[in-house]
Amino acid sequence: MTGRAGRPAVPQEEPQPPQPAQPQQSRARRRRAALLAAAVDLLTEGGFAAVTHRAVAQRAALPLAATTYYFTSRDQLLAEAFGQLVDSELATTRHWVAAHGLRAILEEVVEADRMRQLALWELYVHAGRDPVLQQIARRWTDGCVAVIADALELPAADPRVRLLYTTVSALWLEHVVEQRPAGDARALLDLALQAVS
Amino acid sequence: MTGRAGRPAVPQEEPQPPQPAQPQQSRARRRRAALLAAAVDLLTEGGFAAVTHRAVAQRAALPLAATTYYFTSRDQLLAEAFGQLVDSELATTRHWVAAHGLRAILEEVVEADRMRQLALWELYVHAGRDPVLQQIARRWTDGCVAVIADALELPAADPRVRLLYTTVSALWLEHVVEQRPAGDARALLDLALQAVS
DNA sequence: CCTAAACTGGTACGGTCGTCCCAATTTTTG
DNA sequence: CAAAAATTGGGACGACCGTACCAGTTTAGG
Repeated sequence: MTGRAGRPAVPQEEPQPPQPAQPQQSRARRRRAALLAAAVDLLTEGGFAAVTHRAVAQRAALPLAATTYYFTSRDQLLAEAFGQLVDSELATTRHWVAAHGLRAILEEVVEADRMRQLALWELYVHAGRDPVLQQIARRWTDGCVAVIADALELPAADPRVRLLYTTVSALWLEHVVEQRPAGDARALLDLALQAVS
Repeated sequence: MTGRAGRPAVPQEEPQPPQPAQPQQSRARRRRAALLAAAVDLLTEGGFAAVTHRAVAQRAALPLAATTYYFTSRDQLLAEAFGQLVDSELATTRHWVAAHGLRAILEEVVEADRMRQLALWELYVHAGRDPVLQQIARRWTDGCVAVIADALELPAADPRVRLLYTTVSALWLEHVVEQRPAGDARALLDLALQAVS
């Protein structure tokens, strides 16, 4: 890994032109969305180290300064990309479970894009050092728990739901990181399901 | 033709000093260990982004070039630091479980240095992108499973051992990252223990 | 239409980074 | 002891980084 960035102090306090999440002009909205999409792409490809202003701008075919115009800082860009990633992943999982049932929840993990999920977990852990990301991380956990609770027709606070979630998430992360043949994952999930009922 | 002075013979060999893991001279061994310890320190304090050649050298009170002399690259330094972190964490956990029993395994997580564990997980996820680190990540997982298997007096391959491990690791990571009041963690562990027996 | 605000994009700055280089020094070896 | 090898340490290089700057251009609103 080469070339880390300097972050010179910014003693400014004057209200610089505020960066609204939704610009007024339509092309500007499109551009902001394109930058965000590019950031998500880069995130899934190379981890959050790959999400630099220059890389994002180039990926979106926009000038470098567009990134600092639409996002006050790299941290904000990263946070929004994380949020988007979490939301889309939650939606995907919810759909999958609705279509194939809870027992197939791990199949989705196995089949889906590994790099994308790696990025997700990378940001999740990074959230332990950043309060803004931490909030999104909690949203993700809560969302996953909700999906399982719905599938089981149990309240989200039920310990059995939580137990199932811990099993699923741990197996998920382990599979994504260690890339071992997931032979016993299904058996483990069944064991947890049995313990739940 | 650029008139370079002739150095006709044997320039093709590689007389570059290989970096042995254990230098011959005693002070050199001490220095290498000091650098590694400094890397582990920095890792626990600021994540692996904080482990730079310069920071490591300064922490160990050694010149910058010492880092490139004893380690062929930053990646190698990082990998060795990760390995050391994993080994010491495994030893600590094993000790704790032997002294307080398996039901108290989560207590250690709650009480131990959060930053240290954050660094551990950070590297664990990073291992998903680096085969060298991936091997160490597997060693960690296997070590944790072994600790639980020993405590339960069951073979490591038993699905119940694996189920318990997934529960523990997921709760562990969630606590470290999200910092929520771990009210139900104990109840969950009991539920898993009950499912196991 | 006109003016202000929103937006664009090329460039520059200050900085940290990993790694290399090489003259000096220390330690081992013959 | 002398020669060879291992080690030291200071500095330099090139690459990127995040972000600021600002003269131009486009758009919105009256």
